[in-house]
Amino acid sequence: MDPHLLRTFVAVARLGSFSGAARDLGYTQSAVSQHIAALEGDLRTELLTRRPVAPTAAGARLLEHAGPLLLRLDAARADVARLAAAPPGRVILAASPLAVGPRLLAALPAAGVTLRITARGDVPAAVATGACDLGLVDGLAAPSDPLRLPDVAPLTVTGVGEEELAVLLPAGHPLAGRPGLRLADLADARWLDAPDAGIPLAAVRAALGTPGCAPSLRYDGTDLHTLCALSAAGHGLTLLPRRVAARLAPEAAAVPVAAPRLVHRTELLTPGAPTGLAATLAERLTGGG
Amino acid sequence: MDPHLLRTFVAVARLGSFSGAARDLGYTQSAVSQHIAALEGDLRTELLTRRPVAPTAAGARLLEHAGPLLLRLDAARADVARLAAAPPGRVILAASPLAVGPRLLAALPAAGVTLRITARGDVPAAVATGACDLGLVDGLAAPSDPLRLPDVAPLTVTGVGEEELAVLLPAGHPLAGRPGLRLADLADARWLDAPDAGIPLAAVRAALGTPGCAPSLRYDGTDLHTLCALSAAGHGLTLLPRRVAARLAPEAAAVPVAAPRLVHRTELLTPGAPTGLAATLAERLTGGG
DNA sequence: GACAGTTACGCCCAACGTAAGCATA
DNA sequence: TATGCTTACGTTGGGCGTAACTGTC
Repeated sequence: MDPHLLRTFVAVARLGSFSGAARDLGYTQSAVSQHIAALEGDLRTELLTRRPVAPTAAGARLLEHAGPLLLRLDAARADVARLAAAPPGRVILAASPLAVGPRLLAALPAAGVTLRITARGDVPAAVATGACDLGLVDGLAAPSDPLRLPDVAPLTVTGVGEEELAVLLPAGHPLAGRPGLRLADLADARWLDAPDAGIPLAAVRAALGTPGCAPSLRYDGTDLHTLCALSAAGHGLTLLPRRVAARLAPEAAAVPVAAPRLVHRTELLTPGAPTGLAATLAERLTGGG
Repeated sequence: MDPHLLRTFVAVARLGSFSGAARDLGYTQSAVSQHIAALEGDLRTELLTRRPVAPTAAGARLLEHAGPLLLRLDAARADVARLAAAPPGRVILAASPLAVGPRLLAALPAAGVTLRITARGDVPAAVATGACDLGLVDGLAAPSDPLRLPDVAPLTVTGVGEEELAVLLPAGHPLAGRPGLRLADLADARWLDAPDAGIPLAAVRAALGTPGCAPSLRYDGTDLHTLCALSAAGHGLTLLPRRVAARLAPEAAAVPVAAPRLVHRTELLTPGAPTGLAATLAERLTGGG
């Protein structure tokens, strides 16, 4: 279970081709073949079908492990490298779209910060592997409860804000303008699913306790305006933090919803003890207001 | 960052000795020295001080990563092995002490099951690495909220029960027998900390929102009777699920407490799709009652 | 027959053990 | 001086590439 073999395996599985993976990794096709053979021999199990090249049941299982494993490996290397390196003069901040709020905008003017909007699921990995120096993620949680994040590395998480929710309704929606709207009333509505830009539908469903098999339009980008446009065009409802909704959509469309013990929370992710510029930015984000 | 090197590194750090680690791992002292040198060369950082042998800052950081990393590696190997192997005729069930309740005792009589009481923190690892076939863990959570477990592997978690809480008071405690006791009222009390047997004090503190720096007696075993005895002897309060408290302690000592949206929850951990005997046991645990 | 994965073979590097070196208590 | 980590060196096994082979479309 050499990580090299694992890396080759995921490349082959992803590309569906030995020779493709070889090109990708800078090996010969033969080496890739030997890697897979070594893995299969080690585990005494067929991992891939050939012709067509596709993971077997065991291979699929291994793939589920391989991703987090290789991620953690990169994270470990990045983490000690970060300790050894001098504090960078420039800080890269990864933030999921909905984590960008007034608090961040106020804290930003520190020179040498570059803000990188990132799909919500990629933020922890980006911070862990050292691609970014700080991360801001958002999500749904009970008030003062921490978010449920994948633990790719021992990151320090700090809550930096919680906010009530609002729902975006298309113009002329029967519920538009009705006060006292409750999230539970919308359980059966048709929702947009924008896991990268907005709040993942799965999280909403989990919070509501509804199974959530209703097929809905999915948007994989990270652009909030597109998300609002899709919502306004009637492709489905969208849940947003209240201030973001108010900023992005006309007043009639953004309707506050009451949700039972449910808030939009944003958290700061810092790798170990941040240093230099990253530390001051982290302080400004957690400290004031 | 070969896993072998990592394994050697944690052994050296744990034993505080190169030669000790060598004995432990079946290498020569020289090989261990070369392993550490290779790791340090690869990461371009000193990981250990020699004489005395102790991790540096960077080494300590790497150690935090190494544990979960090696665990996941074992989990991956065990997971595919489990897929390939025939369903075992014998099932080992790992359970944290407080996860053993009437529901489990009723489901158990299936022949060929061995029950292994395990420190709560070790249950997920035991299931992931294949040391056990099923796991039962308990913990504190909001009603119908899943437990926060370390994700060592893609395990299937299923809630199998939730229960109210009770607190164990020493005989003659001023609060004994007082009805309508609330957990928040006990925030400043002296608590026992038995993270392996009982409910970790850190979890109680987190739920109460109190910082929790109060030094308290800690019990590292997994025996509930010892825990109760310690509590009865006045070494500190103990939080337990209500039925367990009623079973273990005299009526006067086990006082129900009202906790705001807080229950004792137990969950079943199954690796992927359980097969054979494990599957039927899992069904009996999740299904009835 | 062409494409794609496997097998054979040879080279080279890397990992281990033996043994000598060296620093600290 | 003894203990314990490091370094030197020789051997061996494993990993990679080249090239020949084989199975499938």
